[in-house]
Amino acid sequence: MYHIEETATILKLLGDKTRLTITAILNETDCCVCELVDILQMSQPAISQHLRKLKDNGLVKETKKAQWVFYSLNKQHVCYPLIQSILDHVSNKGEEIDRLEQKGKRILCE
Amino acid sequence: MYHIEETATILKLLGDKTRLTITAILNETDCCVCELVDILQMSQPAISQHLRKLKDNGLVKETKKAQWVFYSLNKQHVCYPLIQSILDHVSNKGEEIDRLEQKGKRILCE
DNA sequence: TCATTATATAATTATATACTTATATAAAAC
DNA sequence: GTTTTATATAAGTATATAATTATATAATGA
Repeated sequence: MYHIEETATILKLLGDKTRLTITAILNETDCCVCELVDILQMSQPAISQHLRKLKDNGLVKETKKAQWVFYSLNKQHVCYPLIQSILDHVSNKGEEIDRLEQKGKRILCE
Repeated sequence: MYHIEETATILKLLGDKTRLTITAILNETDCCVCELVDILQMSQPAISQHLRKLKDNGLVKETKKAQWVFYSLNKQHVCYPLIQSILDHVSNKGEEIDRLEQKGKRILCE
């Protein structure tokens, strides 16, 4: 159970098409910034700024690997159960990642 | 299952503390504008404008009774299942209405 | 070492948002 | 009939938001 204020903050964050898509993607698999730029067809700074907001609120974590920064959904976040039950309603299950893979643009480390 | 865009629209609407509270209240019981003004301690135009946004998106319905306009949550809305599973996480179950009743300010028609 | 690639961030700008104040309308109460 | 109560809405204002452009940094690769 969350307080209204806490819930509103999460909903406001996810109430943006770009951030909601990023969150849905990261719920399926980790991604680096350039993959998200490719998928969402948006400028790199725009993506980085959205990721910043998600990170500032603790919703995503970042890991640096070689020249890439990989983002992952913070499934330990107190509000992750809320996020998950929202994403359960969204029909966006890894299609973009599949498409990226088919284009041979998926970045796999190690 | 909803599209990303549709979901983002709903989350943006509920991503405001005032509208989220209104929605949580209306999920429990119908309310007129002046009750919401009393509960939320905000100006009447501010409340009316939030209700307008919810109404414009089909989330609430209004019924005129005597001098009051009663708002109710539109539980037939395609996105109501999403809304309900969000509200399931919110610890805001009619406390404000109880307080209003104790103050003798609850407006009961018929 | 120099060019390239991946990323972050600052500055700017345009637009959206939420609130206030003022006003209009309609029903109820006196 | 005039006042009061409940509500909606328009206009104005302040702030927030999301994008672009420009720039900085750090790692990779030639």
